[in-house]
Amino acid sequence: MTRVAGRGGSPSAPRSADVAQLAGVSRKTVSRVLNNEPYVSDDVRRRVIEAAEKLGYRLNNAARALASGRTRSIGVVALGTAGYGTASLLVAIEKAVRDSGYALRVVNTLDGEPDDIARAVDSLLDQGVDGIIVSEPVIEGEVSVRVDVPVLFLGAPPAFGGPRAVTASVGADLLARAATDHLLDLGHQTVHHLAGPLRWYAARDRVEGWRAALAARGRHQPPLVEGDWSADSGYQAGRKLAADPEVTAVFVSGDDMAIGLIHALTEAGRRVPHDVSVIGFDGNPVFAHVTPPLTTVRQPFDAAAREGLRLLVHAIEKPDTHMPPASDPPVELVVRASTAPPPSSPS
Amino acid sequence: MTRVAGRGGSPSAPRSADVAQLAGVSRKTVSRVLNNEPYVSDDVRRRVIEAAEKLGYRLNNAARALASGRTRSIGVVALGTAGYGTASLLVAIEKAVRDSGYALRVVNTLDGEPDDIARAVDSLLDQGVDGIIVSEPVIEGEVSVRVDVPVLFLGAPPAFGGPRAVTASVGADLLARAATDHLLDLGHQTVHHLAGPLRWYAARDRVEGWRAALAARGRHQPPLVEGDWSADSGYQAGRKLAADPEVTAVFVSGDDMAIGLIHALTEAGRRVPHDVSVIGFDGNPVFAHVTPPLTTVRQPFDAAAREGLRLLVHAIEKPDTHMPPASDPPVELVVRASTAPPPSSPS
DNA sequence: CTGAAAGCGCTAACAC
DNA sequence: GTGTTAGCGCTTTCAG
Repeated sequence: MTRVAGRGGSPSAPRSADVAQLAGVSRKTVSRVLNNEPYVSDDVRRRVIEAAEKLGYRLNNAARALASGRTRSIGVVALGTAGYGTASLLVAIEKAVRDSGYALRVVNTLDGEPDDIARAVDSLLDQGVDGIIVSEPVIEGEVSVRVDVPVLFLGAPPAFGGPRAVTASVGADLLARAATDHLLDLGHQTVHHLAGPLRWYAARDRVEGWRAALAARGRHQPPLVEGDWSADSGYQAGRKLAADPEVTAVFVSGDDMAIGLIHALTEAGRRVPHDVSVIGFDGNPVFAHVTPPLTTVRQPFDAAAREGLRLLVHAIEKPDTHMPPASDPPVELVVRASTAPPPSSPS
Repeated sequence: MTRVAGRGGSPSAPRSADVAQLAGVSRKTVSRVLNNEPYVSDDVRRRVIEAAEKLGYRLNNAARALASGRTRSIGVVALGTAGYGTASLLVAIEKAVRDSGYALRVVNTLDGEPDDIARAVDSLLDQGVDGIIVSEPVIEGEVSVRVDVPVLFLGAPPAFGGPRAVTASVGADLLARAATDHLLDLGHQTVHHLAGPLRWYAARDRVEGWRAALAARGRHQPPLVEGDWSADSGYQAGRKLAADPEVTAVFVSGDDMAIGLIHALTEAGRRVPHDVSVIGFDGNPVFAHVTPPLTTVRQPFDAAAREGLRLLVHAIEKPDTHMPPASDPPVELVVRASTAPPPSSPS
């Protein structure tokens, strides 16, 4: 009862022994109740919970982690850019992690380079996490860290990553295909593509989807243009594309780039969508209010995060059992006014 | 040497005793070296570091936290919306936290309501953090959690929060004032304001700045309009404002809302900036590429986060010493093309 | 400058 | 159903 401050922590924070004493049980029983373990009588359970509440007891996570070998936390390596896509994905991940009963630790990388990712993973490992999510992996190089916890690669192929790696699709290829098909359905002979940096899996997946859509109808595949996700890079690309009269439809790998592209096109006298149709990628709602309102495909951030987390948690908690692979997330096309039939079309 | 797997963790992860043995020193000395404590000879230091590297030794954070009473981590309560502003702030916070040598734990709230914040703070406390950052506090209600670690309120007045609360300004009032002054300097008789939800401190601070700018020149203060940060709400507000011929200049409390507002204005036949000038708030670079390119003020996310963290870390590490309050972050006006002199002005 | 002993608060294994 | 015992791997205190 007359306990003075612990060596480091706040003065006289109650310990499980205090709860045990007040409830008239052993410490282990307190532990059982607080961990929702079976084989505790309802009466005892109630008493323990009441005692804990009365004391304002809070389980000490460090002690728990030390004793159990599990931190109950998951680390995410995110991209330190505040774009709508990456930010939405992080929000979705946070929710999925929290819903799974884990705590979330975040480390950002500047540009997702393998070295950066390795550093981030390393720092997560230092902190002690039960699992890691790499939210935007890049394709080049190898992440050179020995990892002994499961790692979820969101949107990367299974080949990438070491042992205990799991992957979940964000459905980028399907989304890209739907976007391209939308343009083709409108009557365009072919569709140009402004991609993200090809070092990114996200960018590559979308290129794949675009290629697949074109190939499925036997259409010509124009050379692709590469941007860096920014609106500025979209603008630069747009200036080039505007000079080519063959261009009547462009699928752009991100809403921001699409806005930059439209800017350049308009500036060059090519009206959108009258002369050139443009479809974006992400689904940022603000672009319903620009001129012209941007047609786009909405990324299923929540579904992808939830599904990925299901896999990761499974890998953490039941490493030996098998888990069916994730189903593809839904495709959602948001048709607004930046796409239309081609100019010469008998619409 | 023949140690089998610890009870929980990965098989035979090296412990400090292993490093100590290899380096021929005591465990305490290993601890000293790894914590950069003084009073270790360079020779010993080198030997320990080499041994640690050779073994791939990683300090066990749970044990360290348990023994020291410090987790070396900081928790942030963020807003679970993927807007440019909140996302940028989170990125800035992550960097500042990492640079300070702490790990970052994130809990999002849906809308920043006091209850939500209380829940989030509680979960952070459960996890065990040395300090907490509430990144977007709302004004109503009281956060009803007993907190025994320092809390940083970004952009909230000192009055808010319990003991050990520190606050840092994001300079919202100054920014708002600069935005309003810009419009006034252009020759507008007065400036209307589309605010964010007034439950937010962020929204209120901007209102203050707007009022102050108007008052300083003895201008009429039109009634303010309240949005919810979304472009849609900006559009709704714009439909109302468009009907009022007195409106020639609007300061909008967020870029997205400004885009929605411009949309509505344009739709109603009021040209921007010819008939009505609009200035946003945030500094999202994508809006340099819309029509018209949006004039805005850039929020100093990095400076605010850095400054706030300096204060928080100080409160954590040297609770008894005084720390000078933060200086105001810089004001950066980004003049593009959505603002111009008023229609009747003899420009 | 370095080491020995003690203990942080919890959970795992096993006994009852 | 419940209690006992023994650590998890580190830092702290204090002695040299």
